[in-house]
Amino acid sequence: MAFAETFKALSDPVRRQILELLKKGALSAGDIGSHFDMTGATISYHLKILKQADLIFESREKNFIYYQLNTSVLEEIMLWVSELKGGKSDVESK
Amino acid sequence: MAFAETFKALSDPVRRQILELLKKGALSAGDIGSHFDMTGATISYHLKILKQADLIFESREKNFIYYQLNTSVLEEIMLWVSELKGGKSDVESK
DNA sequence: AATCTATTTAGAAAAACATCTAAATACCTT
DNA sequence: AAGGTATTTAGATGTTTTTCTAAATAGATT
Repeated sequence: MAFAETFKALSDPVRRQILELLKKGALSAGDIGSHFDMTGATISYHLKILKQADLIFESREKNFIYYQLNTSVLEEIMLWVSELKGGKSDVESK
Repeated sequence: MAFAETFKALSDPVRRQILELLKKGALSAGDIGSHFDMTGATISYHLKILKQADLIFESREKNFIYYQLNTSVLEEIMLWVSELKGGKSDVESK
């Protein structure tokens, strides 16, 4: 259950902002880094955590590594939250 | 924007379990504590964080303090996650 | 008012986290 | 193969988080 890992990954503002950047499409690690005032090493650390949480995946091209959103795990989060909200979820509102 | 606080609050497994316990109804701090192998002080700490994140609220009765879920903030989380998922959200699926 | 029960607050300690610098890897281009 | 660019890994450091014990508060009951 990498579920706990996912929530943990979402708990950091930098990582949430990275996800929002990726909403518009894939970006290289460098492109992502250029939006923040931190070293590439730190960005790489955050990307690793997002990757481990299955919130993003990478694809290599030339000597760039492109990252993109993996929305499938977000469904699980939605499910958990909506069940907490009172059992009313996408499952049954279908 | 207490939004970041909410995600942070949800990132801990103990706190998520507390929320799940409260799904069934209000519980006193002591009742909640009995489900965990930690001191009352630690439970109190977690309750404070959940309270600050507006995920729960308390009501005092006798010398007990009862806690219950506050689902309204969960909507915001749902919204953020579902927007990330691709703009398809409860907003427009109405 | 004395005491009991329920809970919180304060302070300390250990573990986890976010960040940096420096070095390593990997792949591309010349 | 040498050098360049993109990114990650390793190790160090300061900060935040989680947990504990002990003490404090609050309200109820005797």
